[in-house]
Amino acid sequence: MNKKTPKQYEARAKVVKALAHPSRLLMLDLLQQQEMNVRELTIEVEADQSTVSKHLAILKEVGLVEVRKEGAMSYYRVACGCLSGFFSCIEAVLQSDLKDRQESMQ
Amino acid sequence: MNKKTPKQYEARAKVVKALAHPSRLLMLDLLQQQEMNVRELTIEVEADQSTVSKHLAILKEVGLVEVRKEGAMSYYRVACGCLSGFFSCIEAVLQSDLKDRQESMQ
DNA sequence: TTAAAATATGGTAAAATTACCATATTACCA
DNA sequence: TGGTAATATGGTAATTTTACCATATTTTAA
Repeated sequence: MNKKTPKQYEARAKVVKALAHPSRLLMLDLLQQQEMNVRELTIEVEADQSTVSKHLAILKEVGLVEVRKEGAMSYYRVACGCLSGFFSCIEAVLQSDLKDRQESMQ
Repeated sequence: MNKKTPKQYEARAKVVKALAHPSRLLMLDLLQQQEMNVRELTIEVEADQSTVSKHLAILKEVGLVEVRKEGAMSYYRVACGCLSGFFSCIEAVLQSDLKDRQESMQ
């Protein structure tokens, strides 16, 4: 087991931070199914266009999504194949924690 | 593909937020190998004991770690088996993003 | 060339996160 | 009982994050 440096944990944390917002999780969920442009995502997220654009910049900055320009439009897509496993883990934590809470109420 | 509610994304985000800090990532890394008490973790993290205690409370709140009391000491351990897959994904994002940046410099 | 559509970005106020200090609480031991 | 060790928690200042408005930039169409 190799010892990691603080820098490495900071790099990891930066990626995790990019994932740590409800709207960005929703966008990634949508983008996993198909690429979408900013206008389409803005409708789904129900926030200001500038807000969605900034969320996308955060995801792009850490390499979670990629862009393809088509005319005036920007089509975004997920850039890594491991996200579904990622979400499964989060979901598992939520489920087991729910179970724990139910058991502790008996 | 089931449509998810805003509440569900908020619940997910809460778990991801708990993961989104360098010190907490380090602690989870350590706790994956063996359970540790607060004093031991405090030494590793190199922060105030109260700071570490609060980090642990955040991880516990969302069900990522569990505690076992032994006298005056609290031994913490990881509460889900999927974390290594989680970290592999983060690591993959970091690696591919690094590669992208290198390629774009050519 | 103007106008409109699509996206990105600067600015800013509000909210959330973070770290440390001080201190409370609990357990153990002399 | 008094003292110490281990942990948790309240308070607070500093930092970070967030959302929206206003506006800049780019592209397409009239």
